[in-house]
Amino acid sequence: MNLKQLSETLGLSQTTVSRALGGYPEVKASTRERVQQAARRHHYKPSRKATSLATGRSMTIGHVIPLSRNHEMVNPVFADFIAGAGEVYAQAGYDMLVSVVSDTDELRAYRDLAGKGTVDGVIVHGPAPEDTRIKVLHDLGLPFVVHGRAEPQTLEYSYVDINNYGAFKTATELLLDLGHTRIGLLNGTKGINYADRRELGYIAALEARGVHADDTLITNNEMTEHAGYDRAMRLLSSAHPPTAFLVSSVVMALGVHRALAELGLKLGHDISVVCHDDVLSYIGNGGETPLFTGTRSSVRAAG
Amino acid sequence: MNLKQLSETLGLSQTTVSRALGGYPEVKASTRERVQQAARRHHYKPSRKATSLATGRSMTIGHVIPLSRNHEMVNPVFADFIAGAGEVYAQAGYDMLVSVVSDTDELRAYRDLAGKGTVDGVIVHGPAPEDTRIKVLHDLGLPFVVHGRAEPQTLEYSYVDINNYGAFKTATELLLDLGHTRIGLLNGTKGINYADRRELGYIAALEARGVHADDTLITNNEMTEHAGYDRAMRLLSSAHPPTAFLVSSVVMALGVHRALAELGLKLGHDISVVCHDDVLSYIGNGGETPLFTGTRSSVRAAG
DNA sequence: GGCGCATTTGAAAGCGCTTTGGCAAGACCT
DNA sequence: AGGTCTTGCCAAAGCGCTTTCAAATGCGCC
Repeated sequence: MNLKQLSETLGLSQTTVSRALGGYPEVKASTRERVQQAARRHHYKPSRKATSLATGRSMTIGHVIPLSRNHEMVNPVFADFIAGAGEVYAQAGYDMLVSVVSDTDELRAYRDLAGKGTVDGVIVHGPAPEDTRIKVLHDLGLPFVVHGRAEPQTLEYSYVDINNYGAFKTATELLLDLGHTRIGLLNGTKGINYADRRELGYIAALEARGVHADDTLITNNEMTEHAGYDRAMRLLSSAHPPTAFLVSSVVMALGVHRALAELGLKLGHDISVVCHDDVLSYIGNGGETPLFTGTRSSVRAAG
Repeated sequence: MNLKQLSETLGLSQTTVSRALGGYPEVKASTRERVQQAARRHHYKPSRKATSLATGRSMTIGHVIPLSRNHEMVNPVFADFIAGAGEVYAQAGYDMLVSVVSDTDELRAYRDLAGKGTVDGVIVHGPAPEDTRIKVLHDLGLPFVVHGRAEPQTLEYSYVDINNYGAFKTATELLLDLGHTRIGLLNGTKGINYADRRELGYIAALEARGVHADDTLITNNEMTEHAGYDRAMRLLSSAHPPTAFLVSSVVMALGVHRALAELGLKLGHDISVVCHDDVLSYIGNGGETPLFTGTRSSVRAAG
């Protein structure tokens, strides 16, 4: 059943039917009611193809997910983000177009999408500093939102990111409230946007309380279990050890946990540990008995 | 740049340009060449909206992925399947539309897709016996392919599935060749399509060699580590224990492994273990040193 | 020279919708 | 009564393609 047929069975013009269903004000309430009922009865759904051709809007958002050629797998963050985004799209009447491309073809994928006009906009995942995609999308005039932040970046762009600064400031304040003044920060690699922001939050909290931010208490590493173990060990066996840890990843915190066990220190008693991580469906500090006090952010919710 | 503009700059009609690019034979070779060059130079890409409205084909395949309300997460099988399918679509010039819906809304999602005409067909994931989706899609006239098999099922349908029967027949034959005659089958729950097919393959191989299929050697359970451990323990401590195991899942095989270790049996020496599983990006028997002899099937490749 | 045929191009209709610009009928005012 | 507004509806154009049908051109042949 298409618009023409529906309007004929109703004895109305296509214009009126379209307006009635589109919620425009120039139709009489009784007419609208009649149209809506007929539409429901005949399972009428406007054709997306035609609607989007006429309006110019495709009501579709694109997600380009790159497949790295070396370890052929999809980043689990995508699955979670897409699940979250998908729910919102569905509710807003949008569709989600997913392009899986080899990571070398990502830019071409955006050009194609823009050219074919299949999407109204795209989401950019996992931004790098000076991300080239931002420039390309900008030039193409294809609207986009970045999940995460790319810095430095000369162009303006919209992004969704968690408050890394705030989370670590709050966490630090919590530890300060508990009486800690020597807090070890086990952070990710320097230069990564979120790691830097986290450090800033940590320092800001300390300074606000007049606590000196001791550089030797700040470590930057890949966020692996081993790094967590190693750094915790070193800091704890130093002359002036920390009494608490603030950790940038659950996996890393597990390493800390191992170090504490080895040294015979009791978590939450001899020493405090707060950690932060994304919440993914698969991994996490969740479950029945969380291991650590934590701040967390849901990738799903970001979607 | 759209078709009209392009044809005007070329001094040709839209018809000719469209034909030249579409590969139709009625255009002179030199004209075609000229058109193609101009198209490339101006980055002309036919608008998907317009093309699909004109042809009736949307060049898009839909994937409906249900989100179970209780444990809010996406089945990792989807991610792998979609990654595989996505690559093929990209190559064939198709787009992939993903609808994330709560599992209770799945049927409505199909009706919507069919009504709006956004997709030419859909993939049905994780079929159940007597799956209602098959009936609904059939009635809607929306083409579909099922990943897996739904049986019993009165309607005809297309599917992609692995050869469960063949894999287990081959694996059993391998063990027979190694001289084993008492082979324990640690299978999934009875009634699940693939579990039943696997058992049939196992039995067929035994019978072909005139080996009696001992019912006590066949177990059906949820495919957990614990079930693997438990069943292996029981079978091995019976009066007439098996000398080999054929296991239906890697996770289950890990349980078997634990049982063997506990009993002091050496894998591949005192006893043989062959297991089967899907290959996913995240889990598996892969890695540097595979634990078991195995048959495997890639969900990605199925996509 | 004229006919038939193959080759190459074009005009225009149509896909199913939205939206502009009118138009008729009634409401309201002077 | 005559004018101006509103209200409620419609005809038709337009979105950017494909495809049908028709026409123009060039060629070989009698």
